[in-house]
Amino acid sequence: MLRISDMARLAQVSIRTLRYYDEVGLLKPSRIDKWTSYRYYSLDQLPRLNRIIALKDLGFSLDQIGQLINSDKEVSLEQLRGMLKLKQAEVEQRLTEEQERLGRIKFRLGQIEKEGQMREYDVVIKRVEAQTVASIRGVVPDVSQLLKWSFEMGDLIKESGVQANGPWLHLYHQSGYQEEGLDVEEALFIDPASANRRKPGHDPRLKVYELPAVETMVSVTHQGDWDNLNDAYATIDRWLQSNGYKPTGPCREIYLREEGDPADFLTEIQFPAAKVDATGTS
Amino acid sequence: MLRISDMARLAQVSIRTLRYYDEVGLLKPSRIDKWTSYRYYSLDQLPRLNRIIALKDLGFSLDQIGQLINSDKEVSLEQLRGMLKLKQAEVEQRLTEEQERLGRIKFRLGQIEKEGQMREYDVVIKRVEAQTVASIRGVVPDVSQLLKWSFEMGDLIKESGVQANGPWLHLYHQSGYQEEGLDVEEALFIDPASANRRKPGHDPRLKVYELPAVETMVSVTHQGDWDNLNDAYATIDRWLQSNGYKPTGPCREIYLREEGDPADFLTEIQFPAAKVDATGTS
DNA sequence: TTGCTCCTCACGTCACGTGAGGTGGC
DNA sequence: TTGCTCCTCACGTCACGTGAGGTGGC
Repeated sequence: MLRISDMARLAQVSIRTLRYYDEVGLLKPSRIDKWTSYRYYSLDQLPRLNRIIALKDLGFSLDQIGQLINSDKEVSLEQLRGMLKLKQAEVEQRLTEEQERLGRIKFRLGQIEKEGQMREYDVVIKRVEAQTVASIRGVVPDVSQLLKWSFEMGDLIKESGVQANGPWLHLYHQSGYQEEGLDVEEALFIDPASANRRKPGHDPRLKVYELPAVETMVSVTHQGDWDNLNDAYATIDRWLQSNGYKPTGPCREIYLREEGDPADFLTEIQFPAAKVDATGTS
Repeated sequence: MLRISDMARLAQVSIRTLRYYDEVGLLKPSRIDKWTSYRYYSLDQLPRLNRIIALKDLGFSLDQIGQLINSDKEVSLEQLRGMLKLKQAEVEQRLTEEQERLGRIKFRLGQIEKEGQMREYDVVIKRVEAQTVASIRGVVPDVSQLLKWSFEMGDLIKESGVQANGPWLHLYHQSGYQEEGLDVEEALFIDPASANRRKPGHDPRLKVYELPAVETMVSVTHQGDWDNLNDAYATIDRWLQSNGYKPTGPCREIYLREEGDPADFLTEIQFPAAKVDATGTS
């Protein structure tokens, strides 16, 4: 009969751990003194404790371990095989996640090195729901005319009778920066129910449709006027590049606030994106 | 003014999360209605929330994030740099850990494939404290004489007057299996205080010294008689091999129980070991 | 007036670590 | 008799998820 401290020393676990395993039923002492409540273990229990430790080392929860070591021999072997396979997939998953995290940390460090020359943007990845928009798409010959075109199309949309549900946004349909021949879409988030309340005779270029949901949206929010909005684009481009993503759809430029003091403007830039080399397929 | 649900939708976090950030002081709503306790956020708080999310993505705790975004601009940038460096090291550490875990999972799966031909041993890694032993080291010409030699040396040790403190053990001083010329040490864990109580005239080969502590001890416990103890050695050898470890000292064979029914014998085999390619130096 | 949104507790999570306060064993 | 070992509560951990039960807003 071993006292709890002896058992703990043999297996190199804490006494508290042994008490806890007793409590959850993983390893009951072979005898508990009726009067003193002292726990006494048998040497024969050491292999079981070692098994528990080994399985915990592989990443199983105590609950799973309990299932594995309490079921009978035959079942448990096949079961163990299945759970090991699962664990393997899980660990591989975590490995790629940590890899990506590491990449993002390094990017951020790089951002600091060139500190001062550019405001620090926070790149955020998120899922975005599908949303209904009313929009007019066209080609703007020169970037200098974008603002004017934008206001005109905006007016047409407002006058069509749809009900705004969120801010205005632009969709840019070419990848990369261009000064001429911009394929751009002026759009407004609207209440889907208001689509059929459009007035007759509205501009034929006006479309109402659902912007698809995006699983992986890379987003940056820019504060202030639009003069150096391209800093934000530069950041997001470098981010995509160095973290191994590529854009998978038109970029969205959302005007969260575009009234009042330009210093308080808030513009969110969203890139639908996906991992370039999807090594982790299946 | 945004209601909590709007803020949550914009940043793609849960409402509960916003309430929690309020509670811990990370992001207080810019206004709380006196009567209804409704939380109202300003658009200007969105960048702060995005920063929180971005930093959380890098693996920081909310507590750390609080320190980063509440200190003033200058300090926080240098501080962020330091914490990013730390995080980087931490993530790299976790990466190698997960890699090792993956290796152990694969080993275990391999073990199951060859199921039946060998009992499943549980390989456990642990730290072992320094311990005082009394021992006699010698060369046994042939493995068939090991048992006899062992008893003789054991008797000499017992008669020397030292006080046993744990089980008997063997230390094998050559690496790899040998049938002839075994360099072996018969030893007994003893109470250090009893060392100077040794009787005068004890065998001059008898040494009392401290077995060093071992940081990384790879251990397997064998149940039953000693006839197929070499299965355990085979397992531990393969384990060291396929997980990239090499032995760094004499192997210890500890006789936890060697009396009564041989089927109940318990023998622990311990190999001091280290990673072969210590890529993670420093 | 009826849903809808929002509110405040409060418990649960996972595997123990860490006291507090007390009693048997040698 | 004095340390030493062991005992049983019970709180804390981290970042929320998930009800329960209730009230204001449109």
